[in-house]
Amino acid sequence: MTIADPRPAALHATAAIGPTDIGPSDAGPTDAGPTGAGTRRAQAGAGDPGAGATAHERVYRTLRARLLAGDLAPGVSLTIRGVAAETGVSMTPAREAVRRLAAERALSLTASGRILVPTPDAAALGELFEARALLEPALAARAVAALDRGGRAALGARLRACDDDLGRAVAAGDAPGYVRANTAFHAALYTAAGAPALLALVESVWLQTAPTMRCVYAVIGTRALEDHHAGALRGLAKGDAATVACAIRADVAQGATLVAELAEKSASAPG
Amino acid sequence: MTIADPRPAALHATAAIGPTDIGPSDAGPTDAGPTGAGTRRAQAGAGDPGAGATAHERVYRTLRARLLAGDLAPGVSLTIRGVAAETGVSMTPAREAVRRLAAERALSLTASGRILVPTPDAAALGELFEARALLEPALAARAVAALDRGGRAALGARLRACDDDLGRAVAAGDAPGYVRANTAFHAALYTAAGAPALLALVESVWLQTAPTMRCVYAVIGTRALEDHHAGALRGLAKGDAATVACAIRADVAQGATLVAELAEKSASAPG
DNA sequence: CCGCTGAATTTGTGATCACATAAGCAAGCG
DNA sequence: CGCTTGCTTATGTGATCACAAATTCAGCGG
Repeated sequence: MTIADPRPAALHATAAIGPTDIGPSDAGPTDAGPTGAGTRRAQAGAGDPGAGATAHERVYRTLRARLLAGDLAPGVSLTIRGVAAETGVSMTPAREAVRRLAAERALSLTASGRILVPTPDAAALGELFEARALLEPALAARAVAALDRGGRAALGARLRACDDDLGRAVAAGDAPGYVRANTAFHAALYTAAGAPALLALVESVWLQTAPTMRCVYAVIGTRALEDHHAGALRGLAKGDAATVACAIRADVAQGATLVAELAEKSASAPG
Repeated sequence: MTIADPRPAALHATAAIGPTDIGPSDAGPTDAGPTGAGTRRAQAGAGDPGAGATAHERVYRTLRARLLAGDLAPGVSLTIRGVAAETGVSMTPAREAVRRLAAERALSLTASGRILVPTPDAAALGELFEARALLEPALAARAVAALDRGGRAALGARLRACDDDLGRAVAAGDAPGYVRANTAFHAALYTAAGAPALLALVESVWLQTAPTMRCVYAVIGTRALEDHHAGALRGLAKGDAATVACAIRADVAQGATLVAELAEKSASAPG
């Protein structure tokens, strides 16, 4: 499978949202009120994580999570009615969620309005990784600077936990798990920076690269990689922002290399 | 007037979209078909710039342009029905446009869903300018690298034209004109880089800083500023990417300084 | 067997409506 | 006179519907 040839078959239309259960767990949310318009903020009480928000927010988060997890491969097409049906809402909130993702470039719209997961080419991926290489070290440095000794220790513990998950995922050849753990590591570090505007920028980039990264790790997967996370952890323990920033830069650069490798490979054997 | 005290009075509700005429120029587009639903992609033929798209796209562009021009001050509130009425569309596309801008952090939503132009604090502005300082030099360098001698000359001419507009605006004390010309200068330079993903990131940041910048220039306005644009032009002429990148970095840093100054001032004299 | 033309279906778009909640405001009470 | 309480209005949310354009596919001709 190459980057350009994802198409997980059988779901190119209405792109089954359901593999990993995300809905309100019980059978049909629609049966709560087929025509009873104002079921606003309903069906919240249950254990659904992040279900307390509006319908379009729930749909947005669902789609976003699936995108970040690499659950939706590049090139897959979605339909508004499809996501609406899968998430148990009407077309309006589904459309808003899709458009929002499109605004963040996490989904792309064809000229005729069809929705699909973008397939960034090598140039686009280069831009995206350059953005990551520029922004993420700054965020990492801010995190180190923002924390006192105790905060750094706590963060270090959390980061180590992510890194352990990551190691387990690599050992098990679990590509989605790898992506998830890696994302969690970076997210935890950058969230500690307390810089929401910068974080939003970075997350927007992640959203664009995630589907491709899933393919990358699905191929590279088990290969041993230099562990820049460990370097970042050491720098964090010492409170050395520059070291952490460098490690993160190297980590991003490594990701860029992997992607470039795979892009080259898929270019030589297209389709 | 401080950053925190914009409130252009009389338009805090339904925030009159109309000062600078943006609509379909003739009186009422709604009379084209009050209930005749499918007037899709209608009323395009006229001279309306960028009117060939869908309704929500038109609304989005309108709002975006007004935001970028600093036409909407921080803290101003908008309503979906208001923008719908002003742009002659129904609530649905107006809502989508608003939500899209909110997704880009160009508008913010209160907990209860009310829409307002965000009022970034000093910390947020710091983040935003750091992002600019990191991304824009890279984009500028890419532009220089992407162009051959002829391309650089053509771009230089275009940039000089923007810079002349900018000079005229400063001389006339025309703050909106200044913002517009400055934006045009940077946009022209970065567009030449041929890096749409990076450009989108930067534009997202501009959208967030623009309302504040308008206030900044309204206050600083006529003050003589070091002209980093000239430095960038010289570097461009020589094909020296590093020089251009440095000039842009200095330009952004200058903007950050102005904002910080004003933020400090408004902090000492709040409300 | 392949390419083309027509209809049928799918799909996005936008308008309208009902409803729940939040904001605004007035009158009454302490 | 200030605060609270109640109602009225404004506003966002989401469902449904009608329509147009694109896609798909079957049938036909070469």
